[in-house]
Amino acid sequence: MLLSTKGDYGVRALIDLAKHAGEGPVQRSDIARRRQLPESYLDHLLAQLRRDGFVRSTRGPGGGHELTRPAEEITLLSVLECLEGSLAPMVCVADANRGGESLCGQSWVWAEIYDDMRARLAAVTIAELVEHERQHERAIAANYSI
Amino acid sequence: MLLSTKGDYGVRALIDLAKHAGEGPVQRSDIARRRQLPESYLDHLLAQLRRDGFVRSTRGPGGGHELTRPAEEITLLSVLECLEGSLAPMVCVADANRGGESLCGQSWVWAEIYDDMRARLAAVTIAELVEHERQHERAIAANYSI
DNA sequence: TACAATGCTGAGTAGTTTAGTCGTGAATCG
DNA sequence: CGATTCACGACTAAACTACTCAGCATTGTA
Repeated sequence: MLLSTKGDYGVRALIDLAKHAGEGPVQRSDIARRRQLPESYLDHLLAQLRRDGFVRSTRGPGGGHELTRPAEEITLLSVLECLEGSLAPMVCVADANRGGESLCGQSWVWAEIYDDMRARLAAVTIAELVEHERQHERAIAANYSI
Repeated sequence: MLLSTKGDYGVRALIDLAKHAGEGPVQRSDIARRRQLPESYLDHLLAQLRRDGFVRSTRGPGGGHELTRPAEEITLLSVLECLEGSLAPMVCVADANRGGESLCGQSWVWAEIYDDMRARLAAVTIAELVEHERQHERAIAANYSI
Protein backbone atom coordinates (compact mmCIF):
# COMPACT_ATOMS: atom_id res chain seq x y z
CA MET A 1 0.00 0.00 0.00
CA LEU A 2 3.00 2.28 -0.06
CA LEU A 3 3.17 5.33 -2.27
CA SER A 4 6.23 4.97 -4.49
CA THR A 5 9.13 7.39 -4.36
CA LYS A 6 7.93 8.95 -7.60
CA GLY A 7 5.05 10.73 -5.94
CA ASP A 8 7.15 11.64 -2.94
CA TYR A 9 10.13 12.99 -4.89
CA GLY A 10 7.94 14.70 -7.48
CA VAL A 11 6.03 16.63 -4.83
CA ARG A 12 9.28 17.62 -3.14
CA ALA A 13 10.56 18.92 -6.45
CA LEU A 14 7.43 20.97 -7.03
CA ILE A 15 7.68 22.39 -3.52
CA ASP A 16 11.20 23.46 -4.37
CA LEU A 17 10.11 25.07 -7.63
CA ALA A 18 7.26 26.84 -5.82
CA LYS A 19 9.68 28.23 -3.26
CA HIS A 20 11.83 29.67 -6.02
CA ALA A 21 8.99 30.82 -8.27
CA GLY A 22 9.65 34.18 -9.91
CA GLU A 23 13.41 33.81 -9.72
CA GLY A 24 13.80 32.39 -13.19
CA PRO A 25 14.46 28.78 -14.20
CA VAL A 26 15.65 26.42 -11.47
CA GLN A 27 18.16 23.77 -12.46
CA ARG A 28 17.64 20.08 -11.94
CA SER A 29 20.94 19.82 -10.13
CA ASP A 30 19.92 22.49 -7.61
CA ILE A 31 16.64 20.75 -6.87
CA ALA A 32 18.42 17.43 -6.49
CA ARG A 33 21.02 18.87 -4.15
CA ARG A 34 18.64 20.84 -1.97
CA ARG A 35 16.08 18.03 -1.69
CA GLN A 36 18.60 15.20 -1.58
CA LEU A 37 17.19 13.40 -4.58
CA PRO A 38 19.11 11.36 -7.18
CA GLU A 39 19.44 13.76 -10.09
CA SER A 40 19.21 11.24 -12.91
CA TYR A 41 16.01 9.85 -11.44
CA LEU A 42 14.54 13.29 -10.89
CA ASP A 43 15.10 13.73 -14.60
CA HIS A 44 12.33 11.26 -15.40
CA LEU A 45 9.95 12.75 -12.89
CA LEU A 46 10.41 16.26 -14.26
CA ALA A 47 9.87 14.90 -17.77
CA GLN A 48 6.53 13.44 -16.71
CA LEU A 49 5.55 16.65 -14.94
CA ARG A 50 6.42 18.59 -18.08
CA ARG A 51 4.40 16.28 -20.32
CA ASP A 52 1.40 16.82 -18.05
CA GLY A 53 1.84 20.59 -18.03
CA PHE A 54 2.90 21.16 -14.44
CA VAL A 55 6.29 22.63 -15.35
CA ARG A 56 7.99 24.12 -18.37
CA SER A 57 11.69 23.90 -19.07
CA THR A 58 14.30 25.85 -20.99
CA ARG A 59 17.59 24.41 -22.20
CA GLY A 60 21.01 25.87 -22.40
CA PRO A 61 23.00 27.91 -19.91
CA GLY A 62 20.72 29.58 -17.40
CA GLY A 63 18.00 27.13 -18.30
CA GLY A 64 15.99 25.00 -15.91
CA HIS A 65 12.45 24.39 -14.73
CA GLU A 66 9.56 26.57 -13.66
CA LEU A 67 5.96 26.02 -12.62
CA THR A 68 3.48 26.84 -15.37
CA ARG A 69 0.83 27.98 -12.86
CA PRO A 70 0.73 29.47 -9.37
CA ALA A 71 1.33 26.86 -6.67
CA GLU A 72 -2.10 27.71 -5.26
CA GLU A 73 -3.67 26.11 -8.32
CA ILE A 74 -1.77 22.82 -8.19
CA THR A 75 -3.47 20.18 -6.08
CA LEU A 76 -1.61 17.34 -4.44
CA LEU A 77 -4.06 14.92 -6.05
CA SER A 78 -3.27 16.05 -9.57
CA VAL A 79 0.47 15.74 -9.03
CA LEU A 80 0.25 12.29 -7.47
CA GLU A 81 -2.03 10.97 -10.18
CA CYS A 82 0.37 12.34 -12.77
CA LEU A 83 3.32 10.48 -11.29
CA GLU A 84 1.74 7.41 -9.72
CA GLY A 85 -1.16 6.73 -12.04
CA SER A 86 -4.40 5.81 -10.31
CA LEU A 87 -4.27 5.79 -6.51
CA ALA A 88 -7.13 3.29 -6.28
CA PRO A 89 -6.49 0.63 -3.62
CA MET A 90 -8.25 -2.08 -5.65
CA VAL A 91 -8.64 -2.28 -9.41
CA CYS A 92 -12.41 -2.67 -9.20
CA VAL A 93 -12.53 0.61 -7.26
CA ALA A 94 -10.80 2.78 -9.89
CA ASP A 95 -12.95 5.48 -11.47
CA ALA A 96 -13.22 3.73 -14.81
CA ASN A 97 -14.73 0.60 -13.31
CA ARG A 98 -17.49 2.29 -11.33
CA GLY A 99 -20.30 2.05 -13.85
CA GLY A 100 -22.95 0.26 -11.80
CA GLU A 101 -20.97 -2.95 -11.63
CA SER A 102 -21.00 -4.84 -8.37
CA LEU A 103 -18.38 -3.91 -5.79
CA CYS A 104 -17.79 -7.36 -4.40
CA GLY A 105 -16.48 -8.49 -1.02
CA GLN A 106 -14.78 -5.65 0.78
CA SER A 107 -14.46 -3.34 -2.20
CA TRP A 108 -17.41 -1.11 -1.32
CA VAL A 109 -15.54 -0.12 1.84
CA TRP A 110 -12.44 0.71 -0.16
CA ALA A 111 -14.50 2.67 -2.66
CA GLU A 112 -15.64 4.95 0.16
CA ILE A 113 -12.13 5.28 1.51
CA TYR A 114 -10.82 6.04 -1.97
CA ASP A 115 -13.37 8.78 -2.54
CA ASP A 116 -12.53 10.41 0.79
CA MET A 117 -8.84 10.13 0.08
CA ARG A 118 -9.12 11.81 -3.30
CA ALA A 119 -11.23 14.60 -1.86
CA ARG A 120 -8.64 15.17 0.82
CA LEU A 121 -5.74 15.22 -1.63
CA ALA A 122 -7.65 17.53 -3.95
CA ALA A 123 -8.09 20.01 -1.11
CA VAL A 124 -4.35 20.45 -0.54
CA THR A 125 -2.22 22.57 -2.85
CA ILE A 126 1.50 22.82 -3.38
CA ALA A 127 1.26 26.33 -1.92
CA GLU A 128 -0.05 24.87 1.34
CA LEU A 129 2.80 22.40 1.46
CA VAL A 130 5.26 25.26 1.01
CA GLU A 131 3.57 27.20 3.80
CA HIS A 132 3.70 24.12 6.02
CA GLU A 133 7.40 23.73 5.33
CA ARG A 134 8.07 27.39 6.15
CA GLN A 135 6.26 27.04 9.46
CA HIS A 136 8.30 23.97 10.22
CA GLU A 137 11.53 25.82 9.45
CA ARG A 138 10.51 28.68 11.75
CA ALA A 139 9.79 26.19 14.53
CA ILE A 140 13.25 24.67 14.14
CA ALA A 141 14.89 28.09 14.09
CA ALA A 142 13.01 29.12 17.23
CA ASN A 143 14.19 25.99 18.99
CA TYR A 144 17.81 26.73 18.16
CA SER A 145 17.58 30.32 19.34
CA ILE A 146 16.43 29.32 22.84
CA MET B 1 -1.06 1.88 -3.98
CA LEU B 2 -2.88 -1.37 -4.69
CA LEU B 3 -3.83 -3.80 -1.95
CA SER B 4 -2.25 -7.15 -2.76
CA THR B 5 -4.30 -10.25 -3.42
CA LYS B 6 -3.39 -11.54 0.02
CA GLY B 7 -5.74 -9.16 1.77
CA ASP B 8 -8.41 -9.63 -0.86
CA TYR B 9 -8.28 -13.44 -0.87
CA GLY B 10 -7.91 -13.69 2.88
CA VAL B 11 -11.02 -11.62 3.52
CA ARG B 12 -12.93 -13.69 0.97
CA ALA B 13 -11.87 -16.84 2.76
CA LEU B 14 -13.01 -15.48 6.12
CA ILE B 15 -16.34 -14.47 4.62
CA ASP B 16 -16.70 -18.04 3.45
CA LEU B 17 -15.85 -19.42 6.88
CA ALA B 18 -18.29 -16.99 8.50
CA LYS B 19 -21.07 -18.14 6.19
CA HIS B 20 -20.46 -21.74 7.20
CA ALA B 21 -19.83 -21.10 10.86
CA GLY B 22 -21.37 -23.71 13.15
CA GLU B 23 -21.30 -26.41 10.49
CA GLY B 24 -18.00 -27.90 11.57
CA PRO B 25 -14.61 -27.50 9.91
CA VAL B 26 -14.57 -26.18 6.36
CA GLN B 27 -11.98 -27.60 4.02
CA ARG B 28 -9.46 -25.53 2.15
CA SER B 29 -10.51 -27.10 -1.11
CA ASP B 30 -14.13 -26.06 -0.58
CA ILE B 31 -13.18 -22.47 0.16
CA ALA B 32 -10.93 -22.39 -2.88
CA ARG B 33 -13.60 -23.81 -5.16
CA ARG B 34 -16.45 -21.61 -3.93
CA ARG B 35 -14.38 -18.41 -3.92
CA GLN B 36 -12.35 -19.22 -7.02
CA LEU B 37 -9.02 -18.93 -5.28
CA PRO B 38 -5.85 -20.92 -6.01
CA GLU B 39 -5.85 -23.57 -3.30
CA SER B 40 -2.09 -23.84 -2.80
CA TYR B 41 -1.86 -20.08 -2.33
CA LEU B 42 -4.85 -19.96 0.01
CA ASP B 43 -2.87 -22.44 2.04
CA HIS B 44 -0.34 -19.79 3.04
CA LEU B 45 -2.99 -17.21 3.81
CA LEU B 46 -4.84 -19.60 6.12
CA ALA B 47 -1.55 -20.42 7.83
CA GLN B 48 -1.01 -16.72 8.56
CA LEU B 49 -4.59 -16.29 9.76
CA ARG B 50 -4.10 -19.27 12.05
CA ARG B 51 -0.84 -17.91 13.46
CA ASP B 52 -2.63 -14.67 14.29
CA GLY B 53 -5.54 -16.47 15.91
CA PHE B 54 -8.31 -15.71 13.43
CA VAL B 55 -8.94 -19.36 12.59
CA ARG B 56 -8.21 -22.75 14.06
CA SER B 57 -7.68 -25.87 12.06
CA THR B 58 -7.99 -29.62 12.56
CA ARG B 59 -6.13 -32.16 10.49
CA GLY B 60 -7.18 -35.55 9.27
CA PRO B 61 -10.39 -36.66 7.57
CA GLY B 62 -13.24 -34.32 8.36
CA GLY B 63 -10.73 -31.66 9.29
CA GLY B 64 -10.63 -28.12 8.05
CA HIS B 65 -10.83 -24.53 9.26
CA GLU B 66 -13.13 -22.57 11.55
CA LEU B 67 -13.30 -19.05 12.91
CA THR B 68 -12.11 -18.79 16.48
CA ARG B 69 -14.51 -15.95 17.27
CA PRO B 70 -17.89 -14.71 16.03
CA ALA B 71 -17.63 -12.82 12.72
CA GLU B 72 -19.08 -9.78 14.49
CA GLU B 73 -15.85 -9.48 16.46
CA ILE B 74 -13.46 -9.63 13.52
CA THR B 75 -12.72 -6.24 12.00
CA LEU B 76 -11.62 -5.77 8.42
CA LEU B 77 -8.67 -3.74 9.70
CA SER B 78 -7.31 -6.55 11.85
CA VAL B 79 -7.52 -9.07 9.01
CA LEU B 80 -5.85 -6.79 6.49
CA GLU B 81 -3.06 -5.85 8.85
CA CYS B 82 -2.51 -9.54 9.56
CA LEU B 83 -2.10 -10.39 5.89
CA GLU B 84 -0.69 -7.19 4.40
CA GLY B 85 1.37 -5.86 7.23
CA SER B 86 1.06 -2.11 7.81
CA LEU B 87 -1.34 -0.31 5.49
CA ALA B 88 0.54 2.97 5.91
CA PRO B 89 0.88 4.86 2.61
CA MET B 90 4.31 6.23 3.56
CA VAL B 91 6.84 4.70 5.91
CA CYS B 92 7.12 7.86 8.00
CA VAL B 93 3.37 7.68 8.59
CA ALA B 94 3.29 4.19 10.12
CA ASP B 95 2.27 4.03 13.77
CA ALA B 96 5.72 3.22 15.03
CA ASN B 97 7.24 6.35 13.52
CA ARG B 98 4.77 8.84 14.96
CA GLY B 99 6.58 9.85 18.10
CA GLY B 100 6.76 13.61 17.69
CA GLU B 101 9.11 13.38 14.73
CA SER B 102 8.51 15.78 11.88
CA LEU B 103 6.11 14.69 9.17
CA CYS B 104 7.89 16.28 6.24
CA GLY B 105 6.57 17.36 2.87
CA GLN B 106 3.20 15.87 2.13
CA SER B 107 3.28 13.24 4.86
CA TRP B 108 1.09 15.12 7.32
CA VAL B 109 -1.72 14.88 4.77
CA TRP B 110 -1.19 11.16 4.40
CA ALA B 111 -1.07 10.73 8.15
CA GLU B 112 -4.59 12.16 8.37
CA ILE B 113 -5.79 9.99 5.49
CA TYR B 114 -4.21 6.94 7.11
CA ASP B 115 -5.90 7.57 10.44
CA ASP B 116 -9.29 7.98 8.76
CA MET B 117 -8.72 4.88 6.71
CA ARG B 118 -7.87 2.74 9.71
CA ALA B 119 -10.89 4.03 11.61
CA ARG B 120 -13.10 3.15 8.67
CA LEU B 121 -11.66 -0.34 8.31
CA ALA B 122 -11.91 -0.91 12.06
CA ALA B 123 -15.63 -0.11 11.93
CA VAL B 124 -16.42 -2.89 9.45
CA THR B 125 -16.64 -6.52 10.54
CA ILE B 126 -16.60 -9.77 8.63
CA ALA B 127 -20.23 -10.21 9.71
CA GLU B 128 -21.14 -7.00 7.88
CA LEU B 129 -19.38 -8.19 4.76
CA VAL B 130 -21.36 -11.43 4.92
CA GLU B 131 -24.59 -9.48 5.32
CA HIS B 132 -23.61 -7.27 2.38
CA GLU B 133 -22.98 -10.34 0.25
CA ARG B 134 -26.33 -11.87 1.20
CA GLN B 135 -28.13 -8.68 0.21
CA HIS B 136 -26.30 -8.69 -3.07
CA GLU B 137 -27.33 -12.30 -3.71
CA ARG B 138 -30.94 -11.44 -2.96
CA ALA B 139 -30.78 -8.55 -5.43
CA ILE B 140 -29.44 -10.86 -8.13
CA ALA B 141 -32.11 -13.46 -7.41
CA ALA B 142 -34.83 -10.81 -7.58
CA ASN B 143 -33.56 -9.67 -10.96
CA TYR B 144 -33.73 -13.18 -12.35
CA SER B 145 -37.24 -13.77 -11.09
CA ILE B 146 -38.62 -10.72 -12.92
C1' DT C 1 -2.19 -51.11 12.40
C1' DA C 2 -2.66 -49.52 7.72
C1' DC C 3 -4.14 -45.98 4.99
C1' DA C 4 -6.47 -42.22 3.30
C1' DA C 5 -7.70 -37.52 4.11
C1' DT C 6 -6.49 -33.45 5.59
C1' DG C 7 -3.48 -29.53 7.11
C1' DC C 8 1.70 -27.60 7.58
C1' DT C 9 5.99 -25.92 5.95
C1' DG C 10 9.62 -24.35 3.31
C1' DA C 11 11.86 -24.14 -1.13
C1' DG C 12 11.61 -22.63 -5.60
C1' DT C 13 10.14 -19.61 -9.56
C1' DA C 14 8.40 -16.71 -13.48
C1' DG C 15 6.96 -12.31 -14.14
C1' DT C 16 6.47 -7.53 -12.74
C1' DT C 17 7.69 -3.37 -10.45
C1' DT C 18 10.82 -0.15 -8.32
C1' DA C 19 14.39 2.78 -8.28
C1' DG C 20 17.48 3.89 -10.21
C1' DT C 21 22.15 4.63 -13.85
C1' DC C 22 24.19 5.77 -18.22
C1' DG C 23 25.00 7.38 -22.74
C1' DT C 24 23.77 10.02 -26.45
C1' DG C 25 21.50 13.71 -28.53
C1' DA C 26 19.26 18.33 -28.86
C1' DA C 27 18.77 23.20 -27.75
C1' DT C 28 20.66 27.47 -26.30
C1' DC C 29 23.75 31.15 -24.67
C1' DG C 30 27.97 33.70 -25.07
C1' DC D 1 32.39 26.84 -31.64
C1' DG D 2 32.02 25.12 -26.93
C1' DA D 3 30.03 24.97 -22.52
C1' DT D 4 25.77 24.27 -20.27
C1' DT D 5 21.52 22.61 -19.64
C1' DC D 6 17.47 19.57 -20.61
C1' DA D 7 15.46 15.14 -23.29
C1' DC D 8 15.00 10.50 -24.13
C1' DG D 9 15.57 5.74 -24.32
C1' DA D 10 18.15 1.59 -23.10
C1' DC D 11 19.63 -0.94 -19.52
C1' DT D 12 19.84 -3.17 -14.77
C1' DA D 13 19.94 -4.95 -9.87
C1' DA D 14 17.03 -5.89 -6.30
C1' DA D 15 12.73 -6.62 -4.38
C1' DC D 16 8.09 -8.09 -4.54
C1' DT D 17 3.95 -10.71 -6.13
C1' DA D 18 1.54 -14.56 -6.84
C1' DC D 19 1.97 -18.35 -7.16
C1' DT D 20 3.41 -24.12 -7.47
C1' DC D 21 5.19 -28.20 -5.55
C1' DA D 22 7.21 -31.79 -2.75
C1' DG D 23 7.36 -33.80 1.46
C1' DC D 24 6.04 -34.15 6.25
C1' DA D 25 2.65 -34.24 10.31
C1' DT D 26 -1.70 -35.41 12.19
C1' DT D 27 -5.95 -37.75 12.64
C1' DG D 28 -10.20 -40.55 11.69
C1' DT D 29 -11.79 -45.00 9.99
C1' DA D 30 -11.62 -49.93 8.68
